[in-house]
Amino acid sequence: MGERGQGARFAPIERRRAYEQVVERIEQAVFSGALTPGERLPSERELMGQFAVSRSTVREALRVLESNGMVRSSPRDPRGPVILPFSPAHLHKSVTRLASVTELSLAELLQFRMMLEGSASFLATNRLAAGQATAEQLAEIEAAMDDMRAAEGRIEFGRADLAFHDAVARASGNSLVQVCTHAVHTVVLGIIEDKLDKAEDYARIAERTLGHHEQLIEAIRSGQGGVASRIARASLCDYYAEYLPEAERELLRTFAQGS
Amino acid sequence: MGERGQGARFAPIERRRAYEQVVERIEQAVFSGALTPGERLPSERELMGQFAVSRSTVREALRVLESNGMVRSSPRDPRGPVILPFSPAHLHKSVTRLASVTELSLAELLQFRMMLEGSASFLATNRLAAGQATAEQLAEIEAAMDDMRAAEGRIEFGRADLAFHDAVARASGNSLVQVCTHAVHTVVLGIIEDKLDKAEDYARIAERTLGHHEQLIEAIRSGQGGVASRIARASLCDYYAEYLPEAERELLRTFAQGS
DNA sequence: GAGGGCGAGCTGGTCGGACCAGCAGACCAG
DNA sequence: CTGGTCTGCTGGTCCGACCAGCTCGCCCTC
Repeated sequence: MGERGQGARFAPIERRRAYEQVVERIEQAVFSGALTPGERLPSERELMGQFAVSRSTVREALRVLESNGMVRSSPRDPRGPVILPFSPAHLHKSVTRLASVTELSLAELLQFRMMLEGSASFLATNRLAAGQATAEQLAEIEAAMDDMRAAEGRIEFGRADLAFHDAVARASGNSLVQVCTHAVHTVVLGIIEDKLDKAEDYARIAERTLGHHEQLIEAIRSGQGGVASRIARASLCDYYAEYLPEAERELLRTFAQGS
Repeated sequence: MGERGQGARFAPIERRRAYEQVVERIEQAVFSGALTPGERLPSERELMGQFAVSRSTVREALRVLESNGMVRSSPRDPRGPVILPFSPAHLHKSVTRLASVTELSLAELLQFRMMLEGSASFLATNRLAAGQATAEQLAEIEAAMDDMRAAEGRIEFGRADLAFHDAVARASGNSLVQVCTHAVHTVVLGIIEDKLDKAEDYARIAERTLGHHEQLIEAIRSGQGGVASRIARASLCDYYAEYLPEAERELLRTFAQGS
């Protein structure tokens, strides 16, 4: 690759800006547990004294932390900025930007969801069989299922559906899977939002979806991880295939059946 | 769940802060393509005039954009802040924070990697078979493999290994898979960094890894997607199992074989 | 004693001005 | 074409100021 002397690269010189150090100190305090979600930071003027920097510097640090979703400072709240619990919102933002900047197609997002939810179903099944997942988690899934059955209208159905997928992801016991599932799911919803309205035959789609979900629950309950995984994937493929260009459907179908 | 009257939620009242509007305007300019990566923003003083806000406000906006990885302002660069191409760094940061804040265990990260790389291998295989993936991508994988063989020392080997996994992810044709693979891989490396040094029998591990990778390439080449997926997962499981508590290994092994 | 109204005190948001160190690019000598 | 110098403007940081408004404690009413 035309590079020279890459054996001994020099580390880039980079003086650290004051506000970055403030950010790191506060981040560290949160990570180490010295500051827990719900607690509040001192006021900007107080912080300015503690760190011995100007208020501008403190504010820039707070803006960074706020943009990272670690802190929220309500305007004119005398109690100071509050430490936020971790939320997948940040991850959601990352994925959304990835989707809007790069040519991240719907097909890629769906592949990703199939992968996530297939694995989640598999893991949930095996954890349940091994007694690591609680019966409560299965009950949650079934409760979400009931909500879907009872749902009236597309919006309510969509909400219940999201809850169902979330419940399965939660049962996987893997919080990364869970967070990503939710994030990507909402991104997909944002993309097909407009197309969804035009979808004719909503009742038929709901019917099919319910059928898939019932099969999924059955597979999970009976400990058939592989089957559960395949059903989860096939369900997604079935549900969204119509929004895809013909050329991309084939690979998705293969992915749904395979592995 | 115990929610009441969720049908008609009120939109949260929230006056928009000036710097947030500046952020959005600039973001929009980037998303719409009016500003492309590599171009430069006007100087802070210029921006302050254009938006008719104070420099503090402009700076806070720039700090947010910078923290989001959309812009970088080099200290005292008279040319102004530069628009950055999208990079997975932001996603990597999200995942890293997810790993440090929540009790994201190594087991969860590994499950996630097995899922990602298993799917990537499957997709790459089928894309290759369908003529959608280029032979170049396969060649890239093999080149990375050669680098691993030629690598001397743990560090160089690790770097080549990372490149290998990246190449497979790239061949999957799914940029989300690719980005996540890289992000989670580096997070895992960060976690086991210290433990890695103590690993005895480095030569044996390298040997086994090379063997797995050879099998993987063979499976990809011969169009056996399911096999490729299983090998990829098993390889990870084999490589990292020793760092896991006994109780968590079983599920991982099941996941490696199953689906 | 309990509840509601009210003011004080401080907060965050924004502004304007100021200083410094240092980079890019122009300019100049070789 | 090279290497050095100069300089204008930049970003980083600081200071001081003003405003609108949220909290909280005080006080008054019932």
